[in-house]
Amino acid sequence: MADTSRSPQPRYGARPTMKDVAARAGVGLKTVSRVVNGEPGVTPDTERRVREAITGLGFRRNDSARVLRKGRTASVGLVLEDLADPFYAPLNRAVEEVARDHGALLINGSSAEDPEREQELALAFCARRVDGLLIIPAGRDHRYLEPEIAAGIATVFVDRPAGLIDADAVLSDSMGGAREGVAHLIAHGHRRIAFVGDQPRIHTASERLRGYRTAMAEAGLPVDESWVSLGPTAPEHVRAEVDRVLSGPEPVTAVFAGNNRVTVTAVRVLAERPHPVALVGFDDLELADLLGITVIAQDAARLGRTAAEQLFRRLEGATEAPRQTVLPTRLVARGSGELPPRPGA
Amino acid sequence: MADTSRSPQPRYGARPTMKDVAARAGVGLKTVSRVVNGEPGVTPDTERRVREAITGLGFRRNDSARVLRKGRTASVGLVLEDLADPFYAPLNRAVEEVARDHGALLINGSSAEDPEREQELALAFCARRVDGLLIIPAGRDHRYLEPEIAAGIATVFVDRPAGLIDADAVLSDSMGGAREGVAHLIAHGHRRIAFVGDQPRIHTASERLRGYRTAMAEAGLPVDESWVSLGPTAPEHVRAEVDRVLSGPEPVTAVFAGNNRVTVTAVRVLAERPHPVALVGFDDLELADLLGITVIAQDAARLGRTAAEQLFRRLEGATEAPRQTVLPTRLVARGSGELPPRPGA
DNA sequence: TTGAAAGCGCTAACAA
DNA sequence: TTGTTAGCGCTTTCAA
Repeated sequence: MADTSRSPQPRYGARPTMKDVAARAGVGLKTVSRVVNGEPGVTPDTERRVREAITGLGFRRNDSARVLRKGRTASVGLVLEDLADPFYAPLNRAVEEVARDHGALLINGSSAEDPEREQELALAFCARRVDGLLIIPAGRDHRYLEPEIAAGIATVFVDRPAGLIDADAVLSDSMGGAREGVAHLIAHGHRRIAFVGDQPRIHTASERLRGYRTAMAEAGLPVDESWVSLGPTAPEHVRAEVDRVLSGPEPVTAVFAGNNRVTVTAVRVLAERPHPVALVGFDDLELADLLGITVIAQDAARLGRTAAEQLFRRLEGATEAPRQTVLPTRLVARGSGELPPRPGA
Repeated sequence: MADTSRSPQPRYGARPTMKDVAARAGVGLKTVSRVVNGEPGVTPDTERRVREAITGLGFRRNDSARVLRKGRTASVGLVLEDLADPFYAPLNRAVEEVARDHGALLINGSSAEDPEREQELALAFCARRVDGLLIIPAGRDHRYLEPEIAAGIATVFVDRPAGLIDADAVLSDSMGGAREGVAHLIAHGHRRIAFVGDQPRIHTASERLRGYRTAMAEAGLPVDESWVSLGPTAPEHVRAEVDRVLSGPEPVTAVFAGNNRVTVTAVRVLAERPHPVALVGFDDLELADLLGITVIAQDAARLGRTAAEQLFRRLEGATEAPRQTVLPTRLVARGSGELPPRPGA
């Protein structure tokens, strides 16, 4: 059996440390640290010996230890609703890009619209001592974050504002966007318009409903409460609700869909109908241009980018009062929202 | 000024530690640790005092320190191509779910199909001492991971196999899926079929091309190399290539699109054409049913789930030789792939 | 230019 | 049942 005691080799499961590197290179621990971190004050010859030891041992700095000592983790946490949702995925990516530009890693997780899970994730990120936190909130009470924020974890809310605490937030203009979309339908002759949206405890859902009511009121149109549907966005539920508002003696002639999932199902249901029904959806969809779906588009990537930039501004020391940023939406007319009411309807 | 020295208060930026909690509760450090970690051997009364101190100080365990001591981080890293890609987003979510089931957090990042960035991310995750690594590789040489794997970081490749090292991999049947899709077009009368795919250094792209060639050969059909286009999937490029294969004296009558991004652009281009052109795309798309797009569907979520489960099996000690798992694809006929060649073409 | 010693906040091992 | 001590791997401080 070969004697390997003079120059330690990497063993399975046991990682070499700076101490091992120092021993192998015949230098002090601090010298290794200097080389690894590119600090000055090391002669080229010493540096070479250290680098050889690093390569020979397969050393990689343990950032856990570094974090413990330095206090900063160079990582940010993002809690969103669903990593797989086509609306949030670009937002996620935009946050990642900004984090990368600042040398930070991104930890993320899906709340699945469950306030408990949101809290669980956010606090787990805090326990990992992320430098900052971006949250698309599911819950309406964020006082659980007060100790974390007080302890210095920068926090920015995205897409929906914080509940019961004062914090930075970056939002889309849900109310204004919905109002514009509904006004667009009214301008094309509709008087009976349905609103099918997400659960009312979700801020964006209630804001969009408010936009709907505002547009109707501004046009002097009454709202029959049977036209309004707020609930889960599972396809079966949306399908039943769209069918419902299109039935009865006085069916609606147009539908305003409160988010991307509702729009997707609404398009499917309307495609099966014998007569065309006008539709405007909140959030854009891939291929919506080919299907001629009129939408109120939000820029999800910009939402994420803006929020992440605000986060890093805080991390760099910005101390103004919490601010709310509202980004505009954009009406994209593609046909479905310009259909007139069916004659006689 | 009030004297707060007797019971320390949380100060901005300075988090209380277990030591602070112990002092405030009048117990030893280890007792606090026991309470925080739910270990037995603490009287209810002591526990109550400790909990009060925890709440009073806003204490939260520092997992960085815990990680350093325990050696395990309860986190896994995922390197994928693009967090925002509709194909990878569900995969990401599926990995997250499995990680959650195992009490682990997920760190992720996008390589943007750049081998250097892939390596940078993977090694950054290793430096954070993730327990395991899931990689959708951009590069073709993964020897840089050898020291990490030797040091015990479990690694599973997803969607594409590892290059130059022996490692677990979970893949879709790219070759078989493409072969089935092209055979489907041939069965509907096509003899001149284009293949428009991603860059050939990407494993799935070359495998799909192999499937195309296999299907053509099996039908005894020649392949004109001008029908084959492998390159960037940026819309402008795909648009030009699709236009190209549809031009000239003997244009193709059908297009096989090598991935979701190519399909999206191909659908747009073909919609502008005066005559219908058959299309089968690799990867399913949202709303593809309404547009009648025939596809070879992969189950991205299953790909992610399977890979993550394999990863945790390794983390729990499974030591068999690296294994490659291939998941089947599924042809979904919706109309575009069943169009016959234009008469006379 | 280099290195020794202390300590970040926690858990493991052991003692009382 | 409870507490004390050592030490995880690194950076900071200070001395040589």
